[in-house]
Amino acid sequence: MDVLSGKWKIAIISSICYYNKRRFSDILNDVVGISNKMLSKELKELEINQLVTRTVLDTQPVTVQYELTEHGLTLKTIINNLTEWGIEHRKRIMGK
Amino acid sequence: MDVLSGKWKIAIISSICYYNKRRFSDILNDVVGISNKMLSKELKELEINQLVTRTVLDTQPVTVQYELTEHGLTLKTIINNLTEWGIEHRKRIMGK
DNA sequence: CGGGATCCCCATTGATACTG
DNA sequence: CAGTATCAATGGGGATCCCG
Repeated sequence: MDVLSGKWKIAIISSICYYNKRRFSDILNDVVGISNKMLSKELKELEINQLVTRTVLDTQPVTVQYELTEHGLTLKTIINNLTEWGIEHRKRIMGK
Repeated sequence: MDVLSGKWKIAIISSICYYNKRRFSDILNDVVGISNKMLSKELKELEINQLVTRTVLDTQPVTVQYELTEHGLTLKTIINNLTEWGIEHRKRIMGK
């Protein structure tokens, strides 16, 4: 669970996963409420855990692209399962 | 993820799951490092989320038994998946 | 644009003691 | 035994400013 710790990791992974490749500021928009500091920090951790790769594009101004590694992609199934379970759980708990 | 939040939920569920039924103080021993306050709090949350049931046994002194609900058992698969992934991940990250 | 550095708050947790 | 009550510490995360 350590790997997924922090409030945003799953949302960040989901964002990158959905778009395949994603720029820093795009993720910043996808993940509502996150600050750039947090995004930076969480991405760094994901990179250390070899779940995402960071690519600096030589544009003006600088652009940085993130994408999931193969290893990161293996998390997709797990996250999907968690998501499904969460949806079912919500139905059960919230009533309707 | 909210349902699994807190440092101990997964360990607690695992403990109850492994023994099927489990008393408060037994869980306290299983989950190394947890305090009774935390255990009490986490169990309460799990109960609210209908993942465990609490049964007070009429013994002297009082004994309280916890067990997973059917709904709680559906988490077992997920947790197992997470565990497997974690093991694989550790191999990959730590080297050997 | 992408992120590092700082400051600060408050929620989570730990330690300890107490109760039915 | 199975909690509850109280206090104190810690660190995750928000806000803001700065830099290449």
